[in-house]
Amino acid sequence: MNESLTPPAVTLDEIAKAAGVSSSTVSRILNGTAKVSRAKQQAVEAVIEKFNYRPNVLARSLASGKTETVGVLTQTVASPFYAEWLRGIEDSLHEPGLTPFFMSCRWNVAEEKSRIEQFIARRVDGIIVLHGQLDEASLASFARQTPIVVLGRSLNNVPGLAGLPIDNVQGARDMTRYLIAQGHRKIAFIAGPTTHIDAVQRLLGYRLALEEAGIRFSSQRIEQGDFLEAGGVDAMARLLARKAAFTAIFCANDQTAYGARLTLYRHGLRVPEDVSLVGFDDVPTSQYSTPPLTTIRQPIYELGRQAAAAIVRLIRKEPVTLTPVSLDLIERETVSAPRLPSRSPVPVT
Amino acid sequence: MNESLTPPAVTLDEIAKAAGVSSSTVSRILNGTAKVSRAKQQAVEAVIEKFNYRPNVLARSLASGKTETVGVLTQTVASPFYAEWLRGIEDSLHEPGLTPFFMSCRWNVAEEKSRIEQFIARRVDGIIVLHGQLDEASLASFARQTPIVVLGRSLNNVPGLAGLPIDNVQGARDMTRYLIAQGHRKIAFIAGPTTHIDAVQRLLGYRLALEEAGIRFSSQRIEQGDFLEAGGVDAMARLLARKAAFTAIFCANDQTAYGARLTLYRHGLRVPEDVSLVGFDDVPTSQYSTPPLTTIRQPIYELGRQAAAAIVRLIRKEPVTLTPVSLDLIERETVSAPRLPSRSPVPVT
DNA sequence: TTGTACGCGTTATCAT
DNA sequence: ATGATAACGCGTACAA
Repeated sequence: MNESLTPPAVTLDEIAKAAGVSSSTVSRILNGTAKVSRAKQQAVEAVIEKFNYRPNVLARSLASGKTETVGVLTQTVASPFYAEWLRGIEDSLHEPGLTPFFMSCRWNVAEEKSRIEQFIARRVDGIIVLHGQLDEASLASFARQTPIVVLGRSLNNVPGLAGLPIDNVQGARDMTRYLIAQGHRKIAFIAGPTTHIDAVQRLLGYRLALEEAGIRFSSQRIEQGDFLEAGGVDAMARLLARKAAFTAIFCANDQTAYGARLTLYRHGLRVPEDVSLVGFDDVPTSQYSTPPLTTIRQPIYELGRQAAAAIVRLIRKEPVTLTPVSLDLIERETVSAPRLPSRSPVPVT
Repeated sequence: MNESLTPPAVTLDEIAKAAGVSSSTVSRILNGTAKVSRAKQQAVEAVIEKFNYRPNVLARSLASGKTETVGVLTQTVASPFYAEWLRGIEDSLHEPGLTPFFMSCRWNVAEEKSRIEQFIARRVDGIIVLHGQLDEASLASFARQTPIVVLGRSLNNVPGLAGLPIDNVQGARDMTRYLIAQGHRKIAFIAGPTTHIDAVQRLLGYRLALEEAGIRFSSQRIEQGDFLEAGGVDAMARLLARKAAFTAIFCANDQTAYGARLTLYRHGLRVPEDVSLVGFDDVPTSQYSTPPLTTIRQPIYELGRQAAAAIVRLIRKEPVTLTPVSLDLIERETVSAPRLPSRSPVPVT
């Protein structure tokens, strides 16, 4: 190819020389740190333009001791859910002049820890963790080096560490109550991974609502999913295979609901005419699924903004008080009154 | 709160002192640059452990002149499409020890340029641009400072710059041929943004296939979408409102197809019994939509890996030859033979 | 094998 | 207002 690649970048010193001023003057012009005569100002700016000079961020950070960045740790990047969070974070970090630094750890605790260490090694000003399975002690320990905000978890009040919990129990309870109010009493539930706190809480909310309505909780109507479409497909198939009786299905998240929906379709069961189906999360595509999915809406984008605002306050050493976010039920088109009360739908195949 | 936040981080020098060796020895142990006696080795490692020391990446990069990072520029982050690309890139960059640095520019050319400059200011070793609207001259100019790989575009052979084109024309042509082979002759097309090269190419492929089959291209069957669900909803509604005659609908991407599907549903039209529907991209959720969508598969994840491999070679100043990627048709369940040949479906409302 | 000293590109603290 | 000069934390010739 060509050997003239990546010529040594122009430095501040070279600009200073070319403009006939000291390097401090150039630095001052760059940062507006102090008054500089208009003459020199313009001379320097001309040279900068000519050489197409861009300050080296690394050197700048090393000297100033601040990086103006915040590390954002996601579990996965391949999820509509996380994408919305990131958008909120990015938007909200833009105004305070902070640059987000995204990394993902694929639901792997060891990697989660290693990523956080990488962030710290990069001297980020703060860290936002989305979900996260790291134990609270470790988090608190890391937080002594850099402020951390954890989205989706409730955390004890430690300096430099804040958790923004999401009230999954309330959301799941509301949804279950809603189904009951529509006349359903046999409500199946496709759960998420038992290792996932959100999944556990949603199952709990479902159970609580049943009990308060005097409906017996039956493990016969519970199936295990994995928060992904594939898990929904399989769980739904198992539910049908064992001829569980239900008139509605509550899925632990929207992706699970999509999977369940496909299996129902394969069995010739219509939604919502034959069976009602609901999800949880309200990912962006849920309003466009066919039919549009009734679900519990997490204000994902807004949560991202809140997390960003919180980390900014933490960085500025201002107090933060995060209140649990409540979730709203979004009524769309996958629920109707039970077709045949107290009779299970008959699988076609 | 508490004032003991972010205590000044431990430095290499302090480790050296505490271990009773020179700083260079610590550095050598950290990087394995030279042989060090086992005694000192262990002493230093003990101290590092004790102080929980983590080298400052900034200082390290500044001194070594290399950052071991690559900037990844996406147009948006809120898309299943980009998520898969990122996953491929991340996975593939992991092994060479490079850290990706994600930023998005929201389809804004000015921001795209500014982001690239930020990457360069951060002295990334290389840049991967996903799509990108920046003109080739600017890209070539940037490439003189840092190698760049652009995914989804064909680029002239400039040193340090490589484009990985995607054959959208072929993909769209194949899909159209497939529909024709199933007996369809009145095929509607919901296009993407005319500013988007991919969208233009897909429309072209559709047109070429029609012409080679001796079918008249009719603008009556073309509607404008926006590559998002909302655009698909509206475009489909317009198509129906104007009573355009068609037995199949080819959408410029999967998201558009989801929107169109919803409008069809609202009008009581079944897919594929009443009308066939196909998309383009094969985003991860397409195999789980109801019914699963017939579409053109882009090997998105694999493309991400290829881009990463390419930038690695570019960084190492090795030659790269990128060949256009061909796209495969994924036959699923949204296409059937036309129900009423040469008669348009009758909208219910 | 180990230590000294300098350089990386910038900011910040002094004088002037 | 401006300019030397010392950090910032680390890598690395060079010397020992």
